[in-house]
Amino acid sequence: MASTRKAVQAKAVQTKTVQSRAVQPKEKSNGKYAAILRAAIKVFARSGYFNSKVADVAHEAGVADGTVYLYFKNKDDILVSIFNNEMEEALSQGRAALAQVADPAEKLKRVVLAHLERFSSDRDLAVVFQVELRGSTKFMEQFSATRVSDYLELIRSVIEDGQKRGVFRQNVNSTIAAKILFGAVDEMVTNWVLSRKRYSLLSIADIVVDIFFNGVRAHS
Amino acid sequence: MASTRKAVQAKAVQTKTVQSRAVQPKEKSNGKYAAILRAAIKVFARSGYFNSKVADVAHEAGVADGTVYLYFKNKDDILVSIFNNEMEEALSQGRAALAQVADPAEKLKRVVLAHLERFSSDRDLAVVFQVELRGSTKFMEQFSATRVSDYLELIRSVIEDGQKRGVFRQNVNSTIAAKILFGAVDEMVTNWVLSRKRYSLLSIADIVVDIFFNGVRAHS
Amino acid sequence: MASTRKAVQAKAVQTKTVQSRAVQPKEKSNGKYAAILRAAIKVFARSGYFNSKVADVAHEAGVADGTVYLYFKNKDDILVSIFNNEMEEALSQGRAALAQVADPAEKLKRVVLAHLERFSSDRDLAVVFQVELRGSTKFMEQFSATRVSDYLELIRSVIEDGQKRGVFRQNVNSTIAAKILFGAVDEMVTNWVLSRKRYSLLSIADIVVDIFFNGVRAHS
Amino acid sequence: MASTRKAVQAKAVQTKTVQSRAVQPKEKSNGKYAAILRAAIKVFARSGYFNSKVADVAHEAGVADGTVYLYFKNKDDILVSIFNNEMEEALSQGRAALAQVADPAEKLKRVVLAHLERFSSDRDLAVVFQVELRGSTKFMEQFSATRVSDYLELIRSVIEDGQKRGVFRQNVNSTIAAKILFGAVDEMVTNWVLSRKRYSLLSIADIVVDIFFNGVRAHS
DNA sequence: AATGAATGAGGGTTCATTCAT
DNA sequence: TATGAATGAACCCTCATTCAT
Repeated sequence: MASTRKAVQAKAVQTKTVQSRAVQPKEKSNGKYAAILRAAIKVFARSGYFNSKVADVAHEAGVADGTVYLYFKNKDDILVSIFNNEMEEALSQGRAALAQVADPAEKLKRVVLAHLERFSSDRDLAVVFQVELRGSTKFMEQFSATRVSDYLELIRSVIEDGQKRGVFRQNVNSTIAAKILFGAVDEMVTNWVLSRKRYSLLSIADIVVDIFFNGVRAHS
Repeated sequence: MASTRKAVQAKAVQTKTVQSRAVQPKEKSNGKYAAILRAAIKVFARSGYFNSKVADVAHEAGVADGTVYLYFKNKDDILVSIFNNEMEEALSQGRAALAQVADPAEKLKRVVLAHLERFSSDRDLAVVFQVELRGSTKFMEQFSATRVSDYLELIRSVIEDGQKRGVFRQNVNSTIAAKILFGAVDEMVTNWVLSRKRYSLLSIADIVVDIFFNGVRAHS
Repeated sequence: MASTRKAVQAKAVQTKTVQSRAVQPKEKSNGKYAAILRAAIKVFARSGYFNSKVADVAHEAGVADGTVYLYFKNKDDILVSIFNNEMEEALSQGRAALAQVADPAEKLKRVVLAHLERFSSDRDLAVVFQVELRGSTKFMEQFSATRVSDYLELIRSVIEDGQKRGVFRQNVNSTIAAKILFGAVDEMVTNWVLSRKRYSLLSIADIVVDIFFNGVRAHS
Repeated sequence: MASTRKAVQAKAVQTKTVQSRAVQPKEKSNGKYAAILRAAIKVFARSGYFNSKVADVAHEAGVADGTVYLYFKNKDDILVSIFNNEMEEALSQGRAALAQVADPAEKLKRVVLAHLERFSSDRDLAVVFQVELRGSTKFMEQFSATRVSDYLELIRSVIEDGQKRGVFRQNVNSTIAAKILFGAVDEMVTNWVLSRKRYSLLSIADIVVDIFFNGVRAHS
């Protein structure tokens, strides 16, 4: 255990040295900030947010309990930071990805794929997003009102664009359609997270998009 | 001590069985068990499960703190009971409703409508289901593995039936399709719960079903 | 240790039974309220307020940690309560005592004597009053503005009365004179508390009063 | 570790000795030792000793947290140093002042005046002396046994001298008389510190001395 | 069955102190 | 000397649960 700690610390120190710590003493670029965030995702995923102790996170990150409070205001702030950081990255990556294609249908496909890929490659993160972040109206309202709205709007605007281009039906409410797609994808992730079976999350993307595009009704 | 607990549990079970709650689902008229359950939904919706004290629930129900433990094993058991009771009722009502119509499309429409109606008429219950019950992997896994599976299976079997009858496309995975519909409806409720605006949840049913059936793609 | 506790608890229970607990569930008459207060005086006197843990007080009182919070809002409230209760009693006893004599000089003598007697018979209380209650501007301002003012006013009014009767000089500011007497007596107690020697505090009363009345100047 | 500590202490002592603080008692111009001391008085007066953080003091002094420990053994040591330095200065100044007059009555007057002047010109210092330094038996006993004793003895010896010269009554205990005078003056300062009103502390000197000399009794 | 006073384990957070630079 | 990031021990208070009545 002691050796693990030393190793982690050594890594942190290296990072710190490289990054000219004085400039951003409490910023994300600092090794410990990221280390605590990663540790928190792991610990929260394992034990749940409310059952996790700050001490657990600190231990997992290889820092002292008090160090957590040099980088985060309080326990809540850790959870909020996980959300904000990931959403920020997801949104910017998502926007960049969308810029590469023109077809609205293809754009939606990429959004769905990126969404599933992100969580598929980090189950702990998925658990935190699908479960831990949902358990509090306080969090939910806050998130729902900001980043999630941005995400939904991103999808909605693609749909709207598709409607203008004649790719999508005019007579569907783009806002609700966006929620439906999000809800569908979200449920895929939740199911995947909670399932004992370890199936491929990515392989579901096509199916979801297919149904969202074409519906389930048979055409005579 | 352990024996005491067991005794209490046995008692609680008997009480529950005897009272046939389904008859008067929201009234405290059928005893303190129901009163505590209703109080808990109200209190949990207001303050969140983790922030609510058992004493708050007891006060809201008009009973002493200790009385809660005559009907429930512990605080968790209250939340679990809310879920189980509501799901049980929802499932049985749902099955009854489905028996009245034959058309799979119409059946799905009714399922969606019933889902939205249930929460639409009880915002507190919606908050508990969409938020409070989601915040714990422990709960989630438990629920996901039982009642939610039954619910998803209900939907899936209707879809499968529709496929056999040629109403729905053969080349869609009925399991995933069921999750998509559930995810979409679930997201509608969550959005409604978290939204400041008080729009009609029911009016969304048709739109959701339309997109699920026909997709968003324009047909040339 | 366990036996001590049991004994204390048994006593508390008896007291409780006698006093019809339902009437004043959290009032002073309750045995535990008084027990905690006594324990706090002892513990605070021994270790100092800031160095004392609530757990120490609870242990000394023979109750659980949490029980303290059934009777006091927080740790501060214990200290404030010690002060208020003692001052209240001191003031009412003092007023009663003063009513028995008419001569202002005799009245002042009795005030001084009562003051010294109170602390003389309870060294722990004296320590708390002379030391622990003084270490915080927050407390000091609060106390100074209320009970201590009452006490000073009590003395001042006696002096004023004495001036009207011609017993005391007209040309002294009664307010300042009152503070001087109080300051003198207060210093006696503080010295006594801090002194290693265990001399009689009461025997000082006459000397203080003598100097206050007659001054130290020699008369030719 | 212990040796490090000793080294630090030795260093601090040297610094103190070299800097001859008496010359510039309130300026930080003579080094960080004095700057930290001044800062501590300000911070302790504002927030109270126990509520003040070492970091606050360091910040106020314009030095890093760790620097404080180059000049003071620990937090307590800061408070003790404030007391010792001020008392040392007060005593030496007091003794010097007394040497200028011969009349014992005049001497006492000057002592009282000097006492009030010192605090009158530095409210923060007054707060620390009247409040912050009193909140701990540990401090109190220590102080009471040393510097305060010296101060009381200074007063007592003047009184005794006055008795020998026939200025003061023979039949008063000079030790107690000294405490009375000190207690009276001390109470004046405390009242002044805690009072919302900003009256002149100096103007009280004459009144106190008058009563101490002549008493309050009217002479027929 | 019902009560509610009592329990006591548990944890987020603070902050005096250290030490590598 | 000086720095300030890091440490980790310490503690107040909450609240789920119990149990004597």
